[in-house]
Amino acid sequence: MTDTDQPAGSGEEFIPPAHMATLSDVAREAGVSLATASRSLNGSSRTVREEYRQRVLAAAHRLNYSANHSAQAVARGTSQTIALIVSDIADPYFSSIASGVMRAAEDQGLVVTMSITERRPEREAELVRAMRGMRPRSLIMVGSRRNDPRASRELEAELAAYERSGGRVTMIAQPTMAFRTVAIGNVGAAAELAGQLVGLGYRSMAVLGGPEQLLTARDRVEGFVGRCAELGVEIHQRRIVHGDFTRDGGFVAAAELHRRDFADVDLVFAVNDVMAVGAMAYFRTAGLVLGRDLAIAGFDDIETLRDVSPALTTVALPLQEIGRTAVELALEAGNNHRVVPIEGSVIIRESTPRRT
Amino acid sequence: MTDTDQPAGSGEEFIPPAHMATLSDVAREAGVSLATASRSLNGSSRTVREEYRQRVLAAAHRLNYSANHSAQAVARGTSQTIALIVSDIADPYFSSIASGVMRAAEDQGLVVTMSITERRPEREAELVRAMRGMRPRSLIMVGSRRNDPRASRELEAELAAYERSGGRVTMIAQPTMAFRTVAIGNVGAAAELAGQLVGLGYRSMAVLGGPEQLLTARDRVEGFVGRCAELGVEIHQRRIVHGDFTRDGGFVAAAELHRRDFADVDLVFAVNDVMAVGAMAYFRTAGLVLGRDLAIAGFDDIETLRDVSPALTTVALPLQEIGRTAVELALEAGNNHRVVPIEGSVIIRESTPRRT
DNA sequence: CTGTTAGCGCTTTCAA
DNA sequence: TTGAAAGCGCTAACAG
Repeated sequence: MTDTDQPAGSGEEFIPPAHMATLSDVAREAGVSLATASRSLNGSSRTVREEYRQRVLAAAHRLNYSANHSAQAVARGTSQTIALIVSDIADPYFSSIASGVMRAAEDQGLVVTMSITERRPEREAELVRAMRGMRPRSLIMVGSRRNDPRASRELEAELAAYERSGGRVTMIAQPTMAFRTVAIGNVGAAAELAGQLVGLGYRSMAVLGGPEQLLTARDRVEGFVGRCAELGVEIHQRRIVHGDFTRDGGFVAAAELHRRDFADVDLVFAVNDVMAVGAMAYFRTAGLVLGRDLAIAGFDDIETLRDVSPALTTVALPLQEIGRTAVELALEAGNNHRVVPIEGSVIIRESTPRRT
Repeated sequence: MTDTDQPAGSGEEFIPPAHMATLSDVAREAGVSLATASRSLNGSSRTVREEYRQRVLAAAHRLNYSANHSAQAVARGTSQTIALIVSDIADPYFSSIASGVMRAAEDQGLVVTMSITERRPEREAELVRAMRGMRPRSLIMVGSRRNDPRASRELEAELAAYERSGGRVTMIAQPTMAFRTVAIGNVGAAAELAGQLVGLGYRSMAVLGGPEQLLTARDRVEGFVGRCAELGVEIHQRRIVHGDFTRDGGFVAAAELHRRDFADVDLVFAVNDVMAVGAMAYFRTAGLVLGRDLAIAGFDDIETLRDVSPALTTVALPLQEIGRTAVELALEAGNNHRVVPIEGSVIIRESTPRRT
C-alpha cells in the first residue's frame, strides 16, 4: 500500500526528499519499466535501446541511485562478497596477507568482510558459521592449523557444510584439510635456513618455538632441527623452548632458554620475526651484543621489522602475493581442491655473520 | 514452479541433498508456518510456544540452517554491517585501529566490510559510493584528511548523500567535516613532545614532515615547531623536510636533511614512527650513532616498533581504543555530529637522552 | 500464540 | 527491444 503502488493516474504528487532511491524510483523518473531500468543499470549486455539507456542513467544520477547489494544478492541467488577470517589483524603477518587479499578482491569487483579469531581456535568454527549467513562467494581462512582434533573436526565440518551449500573454501595454511589451499613451505624453508646457517659456521644452536600445537611453528622447528641433524649438528630438546607467537612470547622464551642451558649457544632461531625481536630485546637486556656474542635468525621477513639492528636474518615470504593467490584460487571454477605451494627464500643479514 | 510449491498432498518425495536450507525448508521440516519459524529463529521476544520453538530449533539444526543475511536486510530494511575504509591495512597504524573497530563491531553483532584506498585520495569518494550499495548501518573512515579542496568536496558530498539516506558517517581524522569524528590531538601532543624535548636540553632540531597536504603530518609539524618557537627554540624552514608517510619516505627525507643543513642538529623529529625508523636506518648508514651523536623521536608508538634500538621516544596513541570509540560513536542514536577528542601521551625513551 | 499474506528491492522468465 | 509478473528468502502487519 505504499504510494508508489498507486495507479499512474494519481500523477504528480510531491515526492519528499527521498531517503534512498530504489530502482522503481529510477524507472518512474526515467519513464520506463522496472525491467528496462534494471537492464540498463546492472543487467547483462546490450539489449536496451540507447536512448532509454541514457534516460535511465540520467535518472539514476539525478536520484543518486545506488543499487542495493542485498536485494541483488537475494534476487540473483549469489553475492559479491568474500569472507576473510584471520587470527589477528594487528599482527603484520596477517595484515600483509589481508592487504593482498583485499587488493585482489577489489580487482574482481568483490567486497570483503573480515573477522578475527583473536587466536582462539574455538572461534574459528563459530565465525565460519556466522559468515555463512552472508552467503559469501568464497571464504578464505588464514592462520595456522593446530594439532587439536576436536576443534579441527568442528571447523572442518562447518567448512564442509559451507562448501556443500555452494561456497568455496580456501585455506592459507597447512594442507591438512581437503580444501583449496595456499600451502606455505615452512618445513623446506626452515631447512634451507638451517643449511645456510650451518654453512656460515654455526654449530651450537637453540630454537625458540611457538605454541606447541601450532602447525606452522612446529613445521618450522622440524625443518630447522631436521636439516641441522642431517648436517651433523644436533639440537638438544632442552634447547628448544616454546612460547607465544608474539613479541612477548619471544622475550619470555629467550629468558627461559638463557636460564636453562646457554653455555655455548652461538645462534638462536626464533620461528618468526616478531618473536625474534622480542628475543633480541631480552638478550640485549641480558648484556649480550647481538651479532657478536650471539647470532639470531627469524622467519617471515616482516616489512616493519627490516630495520632492527643488527638486521635480522630471516626467511622472506611473499605475503601480499599469498593473499592474492588465495583469491585467485578461491575464484577458480569447479570443485577441485587444488594446493598451491609457496616457497620462502632465505635472506642472510647482519644478525648472523660468518663465524670465524 | 519449484518442487517445493507442490501441494502438501504430493507428500514424501525424495528431497535431494539440499543446497542451502531456507526458512521455508525449516518450517516445513518442523511442521509449522513460515512466520513461526522466523519468530523462533530470528524474531523478537517470547511469543512462540516452547514446544514449537524447540521443534523449529531442532529442524534448523538438522538442516544446518543459516539465515540469509541479505534476505533479512532486504526484509528488515536495515543491515547488520559496518563499512570500514582505511588507507593501507598493511600499515601498523591502520591495522591497529582496524583491530579495535572489528572487536567492537563484533561485540555488537555487526559484520565489518573493509576496503583500502591505497592512500589515493581520489579513491575515497569512489569507495564510499561502492560501499553505499551494502547499505551499511555505519561507515567509518580512517585516514588523514588532505588539503585538497576538490577531492574533499567530492568525498564530503558522497558522505553527505550517504547520511541523508539514513547512514551514519564516522571519521577518524581531523574534524574538518561535519560528521561524527574521533579527533586525534596531533597538534597538542606534538607540542607536548616538543616541550619535553626542549626540557631535556635539545636546542637545534630538525623535522621530517610527511606529505605536505596531509593534515595529520601538518598538524604534528605545526604543534612541534610552534611549541619550540614559544620556548625560544627556532626551527628553520630548511630543517623541515617532507617525505612520504612511510619507512622509505623517512629514509629519503633523512638523507635530504643531512645533505641540506645538518651542521649542529642535535635532534630529529619524524612525524611518525615508521618514518623515524627509516630515518634511523639512514643515519646509521651515514655513520652516526643514534642516541649519542643524534637524538630522534617519532609519533604513534607502534607496537612492533617498540624494540628498535635505541628505543624510540614517541607519542603513544591508544590505537585500538580509537577504533572502539569510533564504533561506539557510529552507533549512537540521533543525528548529532559529535567530536570525541583523543589525547596522546609522550613517552621518553633512550633515543633522546638528557643533553649534558 | 499462530498462520496468511503483503511486502522489501531487485532479477529474470515469458509474452507481446 | 520492452513490460508484466513471478519469484528470491525473509519479516511484519493483520486476522484468527
